[in-house]
Amino acid sequence: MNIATKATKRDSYHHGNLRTQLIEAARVLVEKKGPEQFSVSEACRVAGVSTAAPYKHFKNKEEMLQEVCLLGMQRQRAQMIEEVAPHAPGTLDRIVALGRVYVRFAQEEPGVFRLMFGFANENDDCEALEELGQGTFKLVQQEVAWCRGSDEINEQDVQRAFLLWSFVHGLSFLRIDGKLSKVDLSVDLEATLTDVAQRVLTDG
Amino acid sequence: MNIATKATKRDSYHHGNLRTQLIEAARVLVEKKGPEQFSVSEACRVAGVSTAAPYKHFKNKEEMLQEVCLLGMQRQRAQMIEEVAPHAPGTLDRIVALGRVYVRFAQEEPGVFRLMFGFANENDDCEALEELGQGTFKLVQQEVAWCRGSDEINEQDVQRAFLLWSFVHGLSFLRIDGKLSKVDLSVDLEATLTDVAQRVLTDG
DNA sequence: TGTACATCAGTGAACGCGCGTTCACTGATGTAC
DNA sequence: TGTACATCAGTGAACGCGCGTTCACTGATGTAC
Repeated sequence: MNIATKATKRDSYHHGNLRTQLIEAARVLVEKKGPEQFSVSEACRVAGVSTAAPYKHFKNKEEMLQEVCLLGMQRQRAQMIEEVAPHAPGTLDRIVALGRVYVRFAQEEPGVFRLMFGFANENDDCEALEELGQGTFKLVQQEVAWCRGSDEINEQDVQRAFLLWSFVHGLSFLRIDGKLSKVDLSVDLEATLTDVAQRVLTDG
Repeated sequence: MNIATKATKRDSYHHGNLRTQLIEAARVLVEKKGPEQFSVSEACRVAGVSTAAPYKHFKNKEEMLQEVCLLGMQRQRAQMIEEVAPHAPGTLDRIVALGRVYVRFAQEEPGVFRLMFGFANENDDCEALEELGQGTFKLVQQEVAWCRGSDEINEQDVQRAFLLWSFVHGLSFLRIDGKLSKVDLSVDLEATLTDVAQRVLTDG
């Protein structure tokens, strides 16, 4: 976070970067209490500002959450690109890396992760969100295509990418909902991701 | 639903089966608005009863939701057992059937499905919920063991059952969150389930 | 450099709302005799 | 069969709460001259 935070003391009547700071406060609260428990009022308290202040920067509560969502998707995307880079193109390692980022992101930011999937569907209006989501999925498809030695994505690649996505998505939710500990299952994440990638990329 | 419902007209001061009826009202509301938007007051309105009435039958809001959750898990379980039955033991068909029920249940009762996974983790107190969940997972493990020709469940079976679970779980959530339509992906559920079951049950 | 003025970010108070839960109550029901 | 009484399910009003949003305002900032 390279965001200048000075929530407590303010040196002037004007704030400077309240918008940014409110988004950050919202992010923290979404993380702490869950997306559904987030309230504008509480974000204001955190940012040290009156409850009317946000409406100078956002249309409403929904728009605040939208920003949190957007930033989350960008972070996820950036992590994926970063973590894939060191591996040679066309290797399984890259696919494993994508899965690792997905699951890790969910683990580290469960609130935002939930927001990204539970929230965006009611807000079909926001094109940016949709494009980002599609773009990330395309990333996986491309890796799958490379894995089978082609630049072109064919239908089977899409199907395989989708299997991978479903799997890491389910794994992520089971983890953050604490289902795995209840079922007394300790998962070696790296081994599991590799196992799944192999199974899915193998020809039937 | 073989529950006697007479929410609108009541023939006497006493109600008879208000408890059951409140649970049903809660279920409907959880389905309609989502688990987080459910309110006791609204359930009362649906059941045609004062807002104080539920407290003669439930400790609090949480306990009402717990019942909805419990019944949901029982329904899911019953469907699984029913749908698996026609298939010969030890066949892939039985595993596919389990997956089909899982995904279909999520599709048909997304509200309750969400409740079952988002809710139960904060309510560790309820043993019944936990046992039901574990029991259902055991069901999958058993099928996997049979598929490889044994009655005993070994560690690899657990791992495989877990892969299957993660997959259908992810698939279910992606579906009910509307991610698949956005990504322009039409999935032949039956074929996909079969494909995955084969991949997962094959030796690496 | 100094002054007048437009801009606009943040204030503080207020609004109406629905919520979960509690309270003393009331009226129906079932049982004991 | 009839009456007295305990039980208890449901009532209606009230509570305190936090919420999202609006309003007229105020004070700081930047610009024109």
